[in-house]
Amino acid sequence: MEQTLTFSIQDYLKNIYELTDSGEPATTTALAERLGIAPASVTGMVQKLSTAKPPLLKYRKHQGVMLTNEGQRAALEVIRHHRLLEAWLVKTLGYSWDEVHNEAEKLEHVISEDFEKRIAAAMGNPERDPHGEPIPSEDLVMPDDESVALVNLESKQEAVVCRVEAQDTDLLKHLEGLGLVIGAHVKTLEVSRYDQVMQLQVRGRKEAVVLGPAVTSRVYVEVVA
Amino acid sequence: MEQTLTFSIQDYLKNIYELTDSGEPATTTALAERLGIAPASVTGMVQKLSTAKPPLLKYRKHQGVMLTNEGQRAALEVIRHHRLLEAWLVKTLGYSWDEVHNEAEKLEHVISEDFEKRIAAAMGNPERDPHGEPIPSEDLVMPDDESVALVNLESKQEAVVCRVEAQDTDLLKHLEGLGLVIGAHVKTLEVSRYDQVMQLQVRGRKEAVVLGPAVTSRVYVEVVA
DNA sequence: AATATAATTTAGGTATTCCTAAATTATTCT
DNA sequence: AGAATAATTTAGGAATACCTAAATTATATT
Ligand SMILES: [Mn+2]
Ligand SMILES: [Mn+2]
Ligand SMILES: [Mn+2]
Ligand SMILES: [Mn+2]
Repeated sequence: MEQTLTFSIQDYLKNIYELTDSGEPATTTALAERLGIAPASVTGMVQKLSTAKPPLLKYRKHQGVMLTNEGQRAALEVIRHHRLLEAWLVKTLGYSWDEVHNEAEKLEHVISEDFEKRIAAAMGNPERDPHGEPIPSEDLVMPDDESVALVNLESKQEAVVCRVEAQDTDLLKHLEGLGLVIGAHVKTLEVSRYDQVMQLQVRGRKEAVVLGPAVTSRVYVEVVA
Repeated sequence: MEQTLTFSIQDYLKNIYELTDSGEPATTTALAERLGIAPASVTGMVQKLSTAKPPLLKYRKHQGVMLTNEGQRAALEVIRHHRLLEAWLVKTLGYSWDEVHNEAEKLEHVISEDFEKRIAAAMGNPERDPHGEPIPSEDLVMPDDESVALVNLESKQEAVVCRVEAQDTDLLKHLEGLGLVIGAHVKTLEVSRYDQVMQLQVRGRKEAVVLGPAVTSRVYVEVVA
């Protein structure tokens, strides 16, 4: 029999997907932190999901976990729900990009495939959510994302903001205050690798801003030729 | 401490509200049937909710349950969510009235008060859902409903359909096929109390239809002067 | 009023998902 | 390499929400 995908399991899979994006296995501790539960609880769930039929995770003691193909499909389904919902809430109910995450976090588990289809169609099958995150297609293929973090730019480079890795309200509001929204044109002025600080000019703003790595590692851009 | 309103508890309260609408307590068996669980399980939950602080139910062994004021407030909150969601799904996503119930049944438990406010405002604070059921106001007052069931009409009366008590797809599709939708004008022809059958002319239809109590007890109308 | 029937409750379990504390294993440092 | 530290797992337990089977209580029938 197939493992029932409870809300809890859906959140495990989604977070494992995001943690293993780099190719590295997700550690028990990292998962526990993201999920806000005790590491011991994660071990238990991970053991269960890796011995389910079919297994949703590949797990070796003390080595962390990766998703199986089955697990990845389930994860992408949840991520598609989440990101479509965020886009939908912004587009039709006037939510701002710092408000959508918590609402989508709950709705993602309860909407039907029919609901998913309807909102996707109503928006013309968008490929990005309000934070620029790619939305997996209906057949669960994740669109490419070639963007690089601001922190990796040289000085005197021009680029366009295309994605932010942030879900907490405070950081998102801060970014908006700086003009660092999706589509903003920016130009790096001074870049100092040693103290991890960067001066950035946002097009349409008077003053350049000084940014630390808490911001520059979370804002992704495409460099302009 | 306040009792956490789990999804399960929310469904108990909502169903108890609907069962006690008449003024009679809800029986264990009736509740069990509506919720699709065993009567023994209902007894357990009912005991818990009636001894919670504050109590959500008034319960005496073998006498059934009623909602306390606290319990009623919680029930109306869930019902408001459900009915607003149904209205919104129909209005913005093209759901038909026979498709909305199951989707709303899940969404009702996860939307925030903010979400509730936004969809209510977007629709101009509607007072009825797609089935004509009254939607509790934001301060949780249930609008009056003076309608009577078709089954209670005399012959030669004219009336307007204003509410249907139905949530299963089949019955709703059947009603739609008959033209018995919200706002339809109807006129009773022959009414036979003995075999519970009624002949009804729906305005705009060629043929009169013959209806049994499975339909006439679920379609509510306002009689036209 | 006694008995049969129906409704309800109690008793004893299961599954899920989380917890803390203690034990174990892996990694890092000297 | 051995010791200290950090990460992980195991053990034992709690809360929630169900279940079935058996016992009890209420209601209806004769
Ligand atoms: Mn979630
Ligand atoms: Mn997002
Ligand atoms: Mn429900
Ligand atoms: Mn309805």
